[in-house]
Amino acid sequence: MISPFLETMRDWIEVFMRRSMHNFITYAKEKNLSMSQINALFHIHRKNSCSVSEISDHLGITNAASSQMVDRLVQQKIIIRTEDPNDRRNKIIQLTDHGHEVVIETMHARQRWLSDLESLLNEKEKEQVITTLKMLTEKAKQLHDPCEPNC
Amino acid sequence: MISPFLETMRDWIEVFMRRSMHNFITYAKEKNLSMSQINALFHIHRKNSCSVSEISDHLGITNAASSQMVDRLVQQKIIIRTEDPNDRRNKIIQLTDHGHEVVIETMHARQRWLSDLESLLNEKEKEQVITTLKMLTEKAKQLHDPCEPNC
DNA sequence: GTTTATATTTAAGCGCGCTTAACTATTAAG
DNA sequence: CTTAATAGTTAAGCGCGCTTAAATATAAAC
Repeated sequence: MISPFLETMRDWIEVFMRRSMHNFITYAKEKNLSMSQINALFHIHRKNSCSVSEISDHLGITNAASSQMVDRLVQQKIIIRTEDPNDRRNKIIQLTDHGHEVVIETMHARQRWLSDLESLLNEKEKEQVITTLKMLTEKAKQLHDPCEPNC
Repeated sequence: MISPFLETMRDWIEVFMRRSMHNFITYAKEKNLSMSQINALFHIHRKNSCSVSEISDHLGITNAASSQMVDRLVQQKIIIRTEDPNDRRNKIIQLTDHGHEVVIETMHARQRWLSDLESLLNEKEKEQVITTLKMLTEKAKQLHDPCEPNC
């Protein structure tokens, strides 16, 4: 037996993911970015700056692999890699301005279909959606992070 | 200026996608499946059966690439490829039983955090979510398909 | 029945994403 | 101060995901 709540959420996720992912993937391909790369970029964006091994933890790959990925993203001028003055073993990885643009645009690509959805709703329905999703977002933020502290 | 509706949806998508994608990607990696492969499998699942060129259209890649991908998925016994008796140029691609399991489990992986979310809600809130999301899912289904007819 | 269009496959080739193993540089611990 | 731990890089190697170009097989059109 599955709860009515979960059942509703599952249906919602299915239509929702299919639409969001389609734009997302299309845009990523245009920009020649792999899922791993996007995933890393989003992580850096969220943390503002991070280390090589943090990327390894987040993606579940070896340090060697992240180091190589970082190489390629640096070459593409999407991120910059500097030395941590406090511990010179660490590298500090951050998005460039261009990198920020890429992340933001990727997010927007994911959300492009939402204005079409909005146009199907009347004012009362919109209000209802706003109230409910705000509540749900708040609750979701209270959950433990999907993989903390470093991942 | 962005509407309050879109703003709420964006916030929601951000927390929501991050959690759903994390489980999703982790599971895919465990099963040694790439995003392209998952994408193709979901398409076959949704359509029940499809052709090689339909996969090309859906993923935005060449027929040569899909053909090779189909090869590998057939080898892994996740899909089967048979000849269309009505037009022997076509191949009919379908999920095996094992392939169905993989798709279903991947979907479930994506939804694993939802029971945690449910436990943070009281009965009234759950009701509210169910009503709103059912409405929203219905509306979303009315939208033109992200890429029809073949993709 | 020959030509043309459609659906798929094969082969060669490139770059990415990953691994393991070996190495360098820096910091922490005894 | 030597030893051990930590952070990152480099090199070799494998398979995937993609491409273009050429080939094969079937069906449709004239």
